[in-house]
Amino acid sequence: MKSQFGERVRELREKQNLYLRQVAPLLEMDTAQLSKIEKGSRLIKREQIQVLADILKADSNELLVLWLADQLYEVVKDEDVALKAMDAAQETLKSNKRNKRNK
Amino acid sequence: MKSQFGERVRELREKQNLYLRQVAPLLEMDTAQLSKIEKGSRLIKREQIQVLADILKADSNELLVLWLADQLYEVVKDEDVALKAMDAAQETLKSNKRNKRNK
DNA sequence: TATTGACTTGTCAAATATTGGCAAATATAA
DNA sequence: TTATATTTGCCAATATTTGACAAGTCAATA
Repeated sequence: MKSQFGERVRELREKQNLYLRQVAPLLEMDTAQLSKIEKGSRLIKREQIQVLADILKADSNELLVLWLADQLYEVVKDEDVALKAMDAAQETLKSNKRNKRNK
Repeated sequence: MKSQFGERVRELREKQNLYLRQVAPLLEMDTAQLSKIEKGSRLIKREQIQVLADILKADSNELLVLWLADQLYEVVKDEDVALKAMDAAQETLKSNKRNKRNK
């Protein structure tokens, strides 16, 4: 339920002195939805991250990383083997990257 | 679509000389479903992993790790920042574990 | 203490996604 | 061809997520 993405967005929004009511319409949602996003009970859409980053004058890659990390965490959070699973996935990513690099 | 879990299951099933038709009913599914699971186009349910491990005389934790890793991979596979996101999630996991250990 | 503004929460129907089951297609061997 | 194993496509049933709205809390202040 708690989300690093949401916490960071709130931080950035407050730094810009913006209200939910001001930001939400720019994302074509109501304040209730944006509030839930900041609280971590809803996911923002991937394409909206860039829009939000622009509004908050923030780095969209930073937000994207947090948004993805929240979802990764969600998959394994209750698992004893969470770290092992992460290692395995990381291995796969790395080896796929190697293959991609060599076309 | 390709899945480490599925590939490993197939490997184990063949090592035990079992047909889909023999294994599927033990998991209360039809062969088509199990085939899809091995091919990575469907997810097995978490509780079924233990059952499957018993049938295949395999380590259920090994299978669980692969099953989770597939899902983690799915989240970030098309992302440039995949590895960064994994690192961030890993950090969260580790720090939560620290907090849990100290209650 | 009444009002206002910002945010939060609950609910629920609509939109999406996932699953289960069947039938037909494919593959391989005899 | 026939038989057996596996794969694929489809679709209805089920489950999950989303969007929208109303009502709620909370804090500041008139």
